[in-house]
Amino acid sequence: MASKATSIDIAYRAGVSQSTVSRALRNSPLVNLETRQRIQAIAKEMNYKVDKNASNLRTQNSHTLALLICEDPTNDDSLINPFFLSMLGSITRATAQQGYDLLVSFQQLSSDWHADYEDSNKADGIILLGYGDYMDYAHKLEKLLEQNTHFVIWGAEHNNKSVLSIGCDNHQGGLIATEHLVKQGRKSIAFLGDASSRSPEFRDRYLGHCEVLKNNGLKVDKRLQLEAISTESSGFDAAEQLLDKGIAFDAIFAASDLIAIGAMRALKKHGINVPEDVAIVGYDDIPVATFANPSLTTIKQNTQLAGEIIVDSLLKLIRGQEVSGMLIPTNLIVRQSCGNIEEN
Amino acid sequence: MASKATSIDIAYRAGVSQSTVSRALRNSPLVNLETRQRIQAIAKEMNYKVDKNASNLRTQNSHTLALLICEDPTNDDSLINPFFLSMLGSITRATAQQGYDLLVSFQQLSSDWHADYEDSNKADGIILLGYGDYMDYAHKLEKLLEQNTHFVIWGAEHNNKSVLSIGCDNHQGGLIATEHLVKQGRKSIAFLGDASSRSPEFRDRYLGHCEVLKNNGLKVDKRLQLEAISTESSGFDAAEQLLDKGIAFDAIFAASDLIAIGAMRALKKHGINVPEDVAIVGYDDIPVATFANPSLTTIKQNTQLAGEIIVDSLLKLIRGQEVSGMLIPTNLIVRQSCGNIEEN
DNA sequence: CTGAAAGCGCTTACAG
DNA sequence: CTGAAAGCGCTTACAG
Repeated sequence: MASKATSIDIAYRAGVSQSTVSRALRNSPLVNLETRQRIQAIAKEMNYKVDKNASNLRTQNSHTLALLICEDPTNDDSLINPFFLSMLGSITRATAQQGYDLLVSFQQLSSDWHADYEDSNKADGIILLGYGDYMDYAHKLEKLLEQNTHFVIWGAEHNNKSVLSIGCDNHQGGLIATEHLVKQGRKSIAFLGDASSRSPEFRDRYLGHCEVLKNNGLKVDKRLQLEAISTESSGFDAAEQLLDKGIAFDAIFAASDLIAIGAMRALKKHGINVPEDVAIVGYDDIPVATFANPSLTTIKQNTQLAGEIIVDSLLKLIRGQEVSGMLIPTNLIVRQSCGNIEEN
Repeated sequence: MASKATSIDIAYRAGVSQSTVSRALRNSPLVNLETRQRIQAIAKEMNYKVDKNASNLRTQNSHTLALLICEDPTNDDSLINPFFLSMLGSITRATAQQGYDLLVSFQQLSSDWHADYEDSNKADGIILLGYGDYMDYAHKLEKLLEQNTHFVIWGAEHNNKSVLSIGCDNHQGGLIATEHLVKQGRKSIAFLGDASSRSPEFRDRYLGHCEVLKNNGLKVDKRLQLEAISTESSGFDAAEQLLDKGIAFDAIFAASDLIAIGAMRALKKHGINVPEDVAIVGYDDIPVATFANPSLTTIKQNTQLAGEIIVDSLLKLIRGQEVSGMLIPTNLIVRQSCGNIEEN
């Protein structure tokens, strides 16, 4: 191939200086309109594109954001959390809308990402999409802060208030889930999911759940809270354990859809009907929720909005504007597993 | 923040020239081992990272690949094809493994991507993950070829043999799906999916399907082939139409899992049992397939391998090495909807 | 409104 | 084994 055209080639063709070409292509009003348009036409004709490396080097920013998805290394490769994938989609879109490029990477806890993206000028800022409570890499976050790297984390609020965190309002999610169950007349509502501080997102959902119980004069029975991580099999096991206890219950609020799907399998195995005998509400609105049988009532996190807010906040941070953490409200999606019996 | 360290700062600290620093950091054997290690230690201590923009500008390559996911604009934003997401995961991993960065972008058919990524030196090559037959943007591909852009497309083989395409072997997938159904003793096997040249992937699956029928002395009944696009509702509709025809059938091969899930819903509505009355095989092995009830027997595309081959091929292309298109074999995943009745 | 010139931070021939 | 120097292709003060 003929070597790529540069601004000098355009300048030569247009009979102007290279500086004028540069100005014209950035649509600077300093350049005579007619000249500007002529130059732009020539550039287009020659398939000329500004060299990003040169322009970034000169301006010292990259117009690129990095999205680092921190994987749980124990996870199967193919089992990326579907919620994350949905976030990936919305972040990609939001980034593009702002005229930025997006670098995507999966990272292991062990690797050295904390000092790579912004320092090498690959990206102007970093979005961290991680699991759990970030405890395990708290010191990496500290290091990022120390180096004045621009970053935002998705999820629960971080201990260190300087860390900008954006997340969905898990407390409110738990609230509306259990409120819905209570409105359906359910009195003994089990909670499946880790309620410890190891899983702050799940715990907030649990706290919202408990709040509604108390407000409605229902007692919070610790025996109705079963540990579960966000997998189908863990949900199955938790429901089995719950049934083993022999305590009566008429509803389950599962901390994630996968847990709910597993629980439904256990209930079905025991001949318990959903929602007649036990109503279920899940969390996340993953695609499986729609196609489950019965379809799953769930709490939907607004990933579209979340992506926009994350990107927006990060860009503000980069520009040195004022930003603060934010909680994004969630919505109840009513399906057959609780509260929408008539539909098939 | 103190402005970022440069190689000159390191040179100053190490008492050597900037050139030596540059060589040492690239681990050049030209530099005395001891000096090299000392410089590397200092760089690490100062959190120094080579500026990518500068080094890319100098070397004229970006060590970055671009992944462009071409969206069907009619699709709901949130409904990115789960198969694509899985590919995204494997491509991300494979790219990182090769020491490259990955730029990800969703693109509309209408936009101007064809002349953007490589021309601006953002990426050394492009991976196109698209829908259907690429007919609609054939001219864009031509343009890419014309400009000697390095790119590889995922999916069906392209008319223009210069286009490097990597895809799963849809013909073989159709083959093993229908072979499995035939082995289960099924005789009247319907096919749900577009069999026209508009959907070359679906058509190849259909052709494999037909081949097996013929080889087993079963006749190919055109009335048992129903149009469907890859959505649950389209699968539902197709199955309804099939039932309306009143033709007996004892199995369905659905061109995608979503179609299969929709078809199962229709069958259930009509009181038809899966797999007893009608066995079903889907295609893709999306997560829903595992959790469907009955769980769905399906054809799995090896996305892990596919991602690696795509990245590998593209890098070869960039390096000017010999490459050719490739078909990746698929696997049958047997579940309850056909051939695995005992398990629950 | 336009041009000549400096400089972003590297890599790599060239010279020693 | 090391250093001085050129140059990758831009952007932008500076001067006119």
